[in-house]
Order: sequence, then C-alpha cells, then structure tokens
Amino acid sequence: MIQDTKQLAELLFPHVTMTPEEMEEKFPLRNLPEGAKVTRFGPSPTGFVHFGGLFPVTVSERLAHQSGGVFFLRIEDTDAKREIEGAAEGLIKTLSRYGINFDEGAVLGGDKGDYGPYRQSQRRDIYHVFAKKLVLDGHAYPCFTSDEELEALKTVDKKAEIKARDWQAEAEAQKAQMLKQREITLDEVKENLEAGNPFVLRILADGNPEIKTKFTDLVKGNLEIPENDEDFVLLKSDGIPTYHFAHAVDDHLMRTTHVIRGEEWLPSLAKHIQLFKYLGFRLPKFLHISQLMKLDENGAKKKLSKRDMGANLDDYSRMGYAPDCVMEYVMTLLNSNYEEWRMQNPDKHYTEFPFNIKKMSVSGCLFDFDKLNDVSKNVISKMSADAVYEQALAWAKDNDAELAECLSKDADYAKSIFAIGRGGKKPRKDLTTWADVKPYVDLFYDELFSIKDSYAENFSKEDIKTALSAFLDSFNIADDMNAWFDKIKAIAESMGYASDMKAYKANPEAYKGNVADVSMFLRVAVTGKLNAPDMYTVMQILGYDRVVARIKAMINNL
RNA sequence: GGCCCGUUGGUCAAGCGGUCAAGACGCUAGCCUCUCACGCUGGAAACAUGGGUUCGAUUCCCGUACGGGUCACCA
Repeated sequence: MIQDTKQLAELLFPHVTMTPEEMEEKFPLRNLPEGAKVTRFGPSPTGFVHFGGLFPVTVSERLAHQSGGVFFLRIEDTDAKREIEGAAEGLIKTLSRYGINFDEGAVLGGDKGDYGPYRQSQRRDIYHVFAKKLVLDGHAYPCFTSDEELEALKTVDKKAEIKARDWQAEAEAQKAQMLKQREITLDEVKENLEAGNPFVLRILADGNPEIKTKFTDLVKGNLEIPENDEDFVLLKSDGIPTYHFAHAVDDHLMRTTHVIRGEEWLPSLAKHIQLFKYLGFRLPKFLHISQLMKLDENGAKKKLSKRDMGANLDDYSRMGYAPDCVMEYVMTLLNSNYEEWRMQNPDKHYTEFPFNIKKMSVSGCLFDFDKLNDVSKNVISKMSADAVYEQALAWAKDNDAELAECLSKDADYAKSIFAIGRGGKKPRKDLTTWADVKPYVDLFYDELFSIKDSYAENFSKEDIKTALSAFLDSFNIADDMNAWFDKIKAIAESMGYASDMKAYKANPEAYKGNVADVSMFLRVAVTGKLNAPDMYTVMQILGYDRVVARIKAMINNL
C-alpha cells in the first residue's frame, strides 16, 4: 500500500482543484419544511419504461409530493455502450402519460433545478473531487489493466456463463488478484501513467464479511448486512463512475432523503454503506421494493424481464389500458389498504390516497391480468362519457383508424353511446380497455354494423317475422320506455308467448315462448347481437329510420 | 456454490400469542332482469415443514425445504 497518499492523489487527479467542502457549499441542504422527502428516479437510458419500474417510480413520486418535498429525475448514463438514442426522452414522455411528473432534473428541454447537472455523464468533475478525497484518505487506489485484460472484458459474457462458473475458485483468484493490486508502488503508478496506461479506481475495502451490522430498511425492516471486503470499482477507465460511486455522490449532493429502488440492489447495500462512510456522508433512508414476478411456462415464478409481454409500459397503451387504470392497479399492489380506501372513497383520485410505507409488501408479487382487468373496468365505469370519448378516440387514432373515423365524425352522437348506463350508482362495466370499444359501439355505426349472432334454431322464422312486422306496425319512437315495452308485451301475448316472466316460469309448457324471446328477435335485428345494452335506449340513439331499416332488412333476409 | 431476502386459499393480501384465520380478483351455485353489463345472497379454496419458548402458536426463536435476488470497468 502506498503511504504517500497526497502524492498519489496529485498524480491521479492533477486537474482536480475543488475540494469536497466547496462542493458541499455549492449544493447546500435544501430549504424544505420538516418531514418533506426528496426522492428521485434514476433510469439508465437503455430502453423503455419497465412495468416493474413503475413501482419504485410511483412510490418515489407519491412520497415526495405527498410530503411537500421534491421529486427529481437523474439520468444515469454512465454506460455509453448500452445507451440508446432518445431513450431518456421516451422515458419522460411515457411517465408523463401516467401522471408521473418531475419537479426538477433532466426534464425535456434541459436541466431544471439547482442541484445539477442531472445527467451523470456531465458530472465527471464532481465525482473526481470525491475520488481524489478517497485516494487522499487512503480509501481508494488505482488499478492498471493491460490491453489484453481490457480486450478480455469485451468478449467475456459473464452473465451467460453464470451457472457454469466455479464460484469458489473464482473468488479465491479474485482475492489474490486484489491483494496483489493493492501492492502497487508510487513508482509503478508513475510509470503506468507516463506510458498512458488506463486505470480504474478501486475502493480499498477494509470490511470483514464475518461481521454483520444491523440496518433498517423502511420496507424490508431489520436487515443484517455483512461488511464489504470487495475492492469494487469506483471510476471506470474512462473516468466515469460506476453506479455505486455515482449513487453515493449524487444522492448526497442532491440531498436525497429517501433512496427508493428495486430489491435487486440489496446485495450491493453493503458497498454503499461503506462508501457513504468513507466519504463522510450521512446515509439517506432506504426503501428496497419487492420485485414484480411473472409465471413462466413451467409455472415457476420469474422476475418480469424485459422480453416478457407486458414488461414494456407502452405495451399497455397499445393494448388499450388507460394510464389511470394501470396506476390504480399499481396502487392496489403497492399499499395493502388501498382497496379498502377506494371502497370508501370511490370518486377520489389515487393521489389523494394517504400512501403509507408501512403498508408496502415485503415479498414480491405476481402480475395478474385478471385483477388489472377488474380494476380497469371499475375505473372506466366511473369516468364521464366525455372522458371515455376522449380517451377512446385518442387510442383509436393510434390503433384503429376505422373506429377513429366513426367516433370523430359526430362527437355528440358518440358521447350519447358512452353515456348509456353511466353516472348512476351501478354503472355498466362493459369496457376494460379501449380495445373493447369497437365491438361495443359497432351496432351504432352502419359501417361497422352487421348481423353477428343468429337466432336459435328452435324459433320458427315465421314467428320471428310476425313479431318483427308487428313491432314495425306499432313502433313509435316517441313512446316512453313503458309504452314501448307494453307494445312488445302485447305482441308477445298475441303470438302465444308469455308477456309475464313469472307466469312463464310457473308454467312454461303453456306458451310457445316468452317476452324475452320476442325481445331477442328484435335485438338481433336491430343490434346484430344476442347481447346488447338496454334496447329502448339503443333505439332512441339509433333513431326511427335506422331501426326500421334494420328490422325490414331482417324480415327480408330471413 | 457464497451472501442476502422471502414463504397465509390459484393470485393480491389482512393478521402482529387466544380469530368460526378478514377482504379483493378468479372460479362456482342461485336471485334480480327484455338479453347483456351491473347489483345482491351463498359456495369451494390457505397459515411450507420439523423442533423449541409458552397454559396456548399463523403470529416469537432455531433448523430444513422451497421460491426469489445477487456475485461486471451494467445499472
């Protein structure tokens, strides 16, 4: 180990002139009311927003905004190799559709806020200030790598070979290697530097894994964390920090109070605790959130991975799920008393729910489409006809041009369709996604209308024709619902069908059928389907001419 | 394999030493009803396992099994 850390630090970071103290002054503690939480979302711009990612994001957003704090966006673009062009913008737009908005950070159009820059790739100088301090304090050392070693890094896919690895041998080799690297001398450092050899900065870990320290995670509860003894990388050879180092520096300087992330970070927590300690930073609170699982072909639980259907948040938009519905589902999973609250507050927005960290699940959960569908159905049933119209139309414009055409040509007409059975205590729940709209409204549009269901064989065509003709003879669009239905009952009676369901059920043999059958004759002719919303209302919306035309067409085609 | 986390019906879950072990989704029987969509009343269905501690364990402790996560110059 090099004793003269001052000289080493100057050698490694001659360009760094600022001190950690100056950094502290530059990014002072936030002036926020007591209890206000500062949280962040720190995506790496490598793709779409993952459904599972919605968990930590939502918790972060809720906790910050519910407490009058700050929720900011930090782009963690420390891995240039994996970065995807435009991914950051895509993430922001997607989240915005889901009602997740940031107070500060790397928002669209540039940085906003006093704690930036908010892209890690632009914070290099800041990290180096603290890297230098760590070297100075004897907590970090350079590790030079040869070209061959660098080359090997590119070709070896450690992930792919994960099962075949000899873990023990590997660990021993690593340990030996680490010890050797620590023995580098000042002269060797100079030589390498002069030769232009790249190096990574490693932490000099003095932990003992045998020693476990107690740590309280706000979600997981009391944990036992073994001390870290692994000399993990702080700065990569390009001078950009790894996640661990960037996390410590950024969350400290940006004054994050609550670090909210997936539980896959739990194994790294020991490293982070150690780093905060070496840096002299106060540890923020941590919430490690359980993973969202999916059932694989073999019926085994698996982490919902990127390739799974339903992993990409944008998939839900395409499938026609409204963002509010997805968020409602997420809330039911995030807080176990959410559904109870919802029953008591059916009309409130989910942001009014008092989110409670204590009510968060400690174990992971399985994604359940049935539950999503149910939640979704309920959310849509409570929307206004106008809201349904607007969202359905927006979806149709992107996904179904024919439907979009129908809906947009007469907004009032479309809204009258969506108003059916809406607004009361027991609203209809026909729509789960916007993709359900077309088969639901098709009967109201001649260009979508067709006879989709057929009459059961046990009814004679003559009876059907007789009923349809009789209806046409007496049909008056101005009738109220009772008068309208009385006429149908009269037709039923005249044909030997029971007009009263109770009478029919008491003695079915006495009749050829009942008024429900007669209604069905009409329903198929008018709607093309065996099942449809209340027929009186349907006819009112369709109007006299179309009702008559469809019934006549049916009589002719039978 | 080491380390970490978890384990209540098919799924999400309440429970925090004494309960007939909530509720929701799904499934299911029936009622209501002009069909559907609602709504209503029921039903089947669970504390992984072995030891402790205790008058008493789903609840506390230890082990086992099972599940998950992680072990990069990725986050």
